[in-house]
Amino acid sequence: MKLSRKFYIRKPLEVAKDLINKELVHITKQGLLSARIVEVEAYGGGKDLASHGFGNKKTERNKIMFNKGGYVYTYMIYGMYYCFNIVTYKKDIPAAVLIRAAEPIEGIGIMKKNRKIKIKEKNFINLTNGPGKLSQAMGFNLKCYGEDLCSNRIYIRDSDKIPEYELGYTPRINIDYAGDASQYPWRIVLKKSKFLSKKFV
DNA sequence: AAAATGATCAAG
DNA sequence: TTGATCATTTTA
Repeated sequence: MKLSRKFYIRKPLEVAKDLINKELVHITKQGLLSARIVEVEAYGGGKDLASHGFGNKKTERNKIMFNKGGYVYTYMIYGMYYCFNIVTYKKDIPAAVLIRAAEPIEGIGIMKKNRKIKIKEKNFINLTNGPGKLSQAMGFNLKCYGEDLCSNRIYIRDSDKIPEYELGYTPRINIDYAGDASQYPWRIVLKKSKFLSKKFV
């Protein structure tokens, strides 16, 4: 069943951990797409220099982060990819979880078509093993900005909670500019997954 | 190793 | 108004 508002109105790190192994669903024109989340990163908490909400500065891009939890935050990165985030925590406190990788479940044919490159048997993990790839496969873009995860176009299906020993914690990827925050262990992965953007060591 | 590529933001 | 930046991916 579908996760409710209550799930999202918690601190980003808690939501992030609980998102592992849940099923992200996108109902598109082409059909239903879904994938099991295996890698996430938490952002937020005032002191987090890596967060788009650092210093509580609200801008055109990040304003959705100031909503209560349970909304979609998408943005363009490097001119050609989108990152898909889930807003968490209370109103007026910017926080979000970046979904970095997932294992395709439903709509795999459509996902392959959505990706710009050829996905063969050999590089199948390449379909969704990174934030830009995942967004491309799942059809996430700026049109999804602000979408309510408690409605029915984009949502998350509950699943059994994964035992703590299955989870791995590492620093977040590509935020070297963030000083101390670049070392926070706020990237969370399902260790055994083949679809991680970087293998857990 | 390095190019590709454009929305966003802060400075002016 | 503009120049620098960027929570990445691909190809080589």
